[in-house]
Amino acid sequence: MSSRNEPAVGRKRQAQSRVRPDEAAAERQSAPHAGGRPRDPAIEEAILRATRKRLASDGYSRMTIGDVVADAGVTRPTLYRRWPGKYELTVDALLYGLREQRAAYQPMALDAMTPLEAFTEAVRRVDPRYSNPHAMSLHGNFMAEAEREPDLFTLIRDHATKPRCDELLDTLRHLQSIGAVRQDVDLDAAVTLCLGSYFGDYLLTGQDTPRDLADRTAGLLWPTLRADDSEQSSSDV
Amino acid sequence: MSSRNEPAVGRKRQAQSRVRPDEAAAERQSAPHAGGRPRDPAIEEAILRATRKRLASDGYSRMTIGDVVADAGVTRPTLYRRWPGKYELTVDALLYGLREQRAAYQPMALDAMTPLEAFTEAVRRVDPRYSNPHAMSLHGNFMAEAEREPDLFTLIRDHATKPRCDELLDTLRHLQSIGAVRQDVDLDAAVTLCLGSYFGDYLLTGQDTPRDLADRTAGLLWPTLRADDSEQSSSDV
DNA sequence: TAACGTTACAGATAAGCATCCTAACTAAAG
DNA sequence: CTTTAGTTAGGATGCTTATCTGTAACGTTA
Repeated sequence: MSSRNEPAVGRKRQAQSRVRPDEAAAERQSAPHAGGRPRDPAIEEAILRATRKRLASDGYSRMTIGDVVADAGVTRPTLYRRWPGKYELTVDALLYGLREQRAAYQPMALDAMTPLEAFTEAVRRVDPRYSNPHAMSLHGNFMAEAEREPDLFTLIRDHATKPRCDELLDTLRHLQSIGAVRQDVDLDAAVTLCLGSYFGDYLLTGQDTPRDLADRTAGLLWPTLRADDSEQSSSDV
Repeated sequence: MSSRNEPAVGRKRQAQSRVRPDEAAAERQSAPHAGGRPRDPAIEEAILRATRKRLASDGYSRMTIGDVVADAGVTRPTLYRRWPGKYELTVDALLYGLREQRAAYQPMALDAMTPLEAFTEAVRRVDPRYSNPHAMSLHGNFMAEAEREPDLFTLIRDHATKPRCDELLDTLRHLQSIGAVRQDVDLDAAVTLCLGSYFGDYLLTGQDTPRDLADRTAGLLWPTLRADDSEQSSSDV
């Protein structure tokens, strides 16, 4: 016994008159709407936003449906009409936020930068807090619940962490292709280090990401990464 | 309203006939014991061990006193006789575990290694899971609760994270002193990267620490760190 | 005399569900 | 072009069940 009031994890009454989580997204887009009062799309949005907010501030296990509906300005039945429980709501709220971030994505202007500038900027974009100031709390939550809710961990990894890292990896591969980065470098490990730097710094300082963290990280790795045909002053670039 | 049943955070009835958290450690060592049946020290230990186990498996917010006493094989009043609440119990349990780890500490034999070997071994020891396989869950929990319980975050940082990093930093300084590592390197950033590598890897793979992670991390940083008077294959320094 | 186990209890909080009522929209009948 | 029936959304409210917390009382033991 250690389950507060949360059922083992969704998977219970699956279907009823309710929307199954798998269909939720599709259903939200194009409802056939056979008749009756239509759902208010603003309510969906308000609930998802409130969920995200509570997720970041309270964490998954402390977040309660009551708080969410209160923040969203709706009532409990309204939420349960759309989602069967906390788990499914959380998944949708995360996907919603990640969709938003992808929509706001600005590609890098690789050609206008020096290789080191491009690398540094790519490192900067790996910062989990680059687009979400509460990212450390969120990651902490899902690290903490990784054993209990592995799907949530996987979701964050595949939809948030991995894509950011892939962009860095692509940048490095591009720099390889133009001869600015060595061919025989462990790029995966480099990406892991760049991502980890934000967590290392957070754990040691507990503060917001320092302005110069990406520069220092890139500066430390660049001597190893860069092709050695060009300039070498002393330590860094 | 978002507090489950947990009072704002300790600080409530502070003293009574109970032991205040500050005095708990001292009192546990040397109880004056005016008369009456003496406390069983084995119970203290059982409770602290059970707390640590629950902390790792359930996380701070899901851990309940009921589970702890059940695991420890004692009863609820027995726990409340010693600690006023969950927060104080958690602090003592963490300090207890960290004391244990320090006691089991084995210093590195720096002289018997090459500089790179020493660096790699020091990196290996920065792994949070080096001595505690549940470390990632623990760190996740306290990252998640960093805003709600900043003291717990600080405690972990000062008693677990920082000491491990300091050992790495000392190793690097030693290597500097013998001329194996450059003088003009951003050692703090290097340490941050080494620590972070374990989190980066965990977030990207979600598995146990790979055997070769320390080697890869050290391998990536070593060209930047090592003094350039000796061999330089191609890209170093 | 105080620790410990056993048992029981009160207060708090949460999850889900059930009603009842009103609002909004569709479709068919007039 | 109304009017009306049918259907669903949403608010308000209360209830049941399930935990967890912290205490209290009582008997036993060191």
